[in-house]
Amino acid sequence: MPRHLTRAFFKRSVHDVAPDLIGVVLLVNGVGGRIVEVEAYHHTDPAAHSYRGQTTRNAVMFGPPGFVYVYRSYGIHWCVNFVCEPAGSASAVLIRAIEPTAGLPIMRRRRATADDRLLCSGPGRVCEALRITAANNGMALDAPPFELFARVGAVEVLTGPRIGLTKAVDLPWRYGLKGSRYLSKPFKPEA
DNA sequence: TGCCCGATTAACT
DNA sequence: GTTAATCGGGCAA
Repeated sequence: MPRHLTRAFFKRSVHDVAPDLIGVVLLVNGVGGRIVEVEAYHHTDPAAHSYRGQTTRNAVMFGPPGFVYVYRSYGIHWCVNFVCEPAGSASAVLIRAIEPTAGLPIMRRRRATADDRLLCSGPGRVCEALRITAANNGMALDAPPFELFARVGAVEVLTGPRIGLTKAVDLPWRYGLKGSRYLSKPFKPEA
């Protein structure tokens, strides 16, 4: 039986947690699936929201690990992060894509598409399909409506540069499940 | 107060 | 490949 992850899972470096999240199942009110793509952000990273210090928006990033940081992207979409490391390190993992496995009819309705590859393949799509909004900002990951299940078996994790950035574009802090059909974009083949 | 711009997406050509 | 949609944060004045 898969076991629940607790917030202690996140009490490590964001660079250790991020690849370990690939294959973990995320459910919100029972709806979701396997995480297949994430990106790491750290307070020393110019592309991170926490880079220039604590503000109202990013306050959750400066709190304890194992909590949810949600922000508005381009004034339109929501994006969800899991806070890592000891409190105050202001690092987090952005959830970029999920392989839908639970509550597919609900997600198809929320996303207004019947194409399962388009349900959760992108950070804004994940939040729309799982109905994650600002209302979830600051919530604990090991309490309802959130549920995390440890991955079962081994996974092959790919790395590459992050998507959509204008700063620190070359840092290889994007992680994905090898061979997944549900990535937001393909990873560059290994050289 | 005003201005610029973004960890995106979908609908164009 | 290109671009509009849409708005709060961050910074200059």
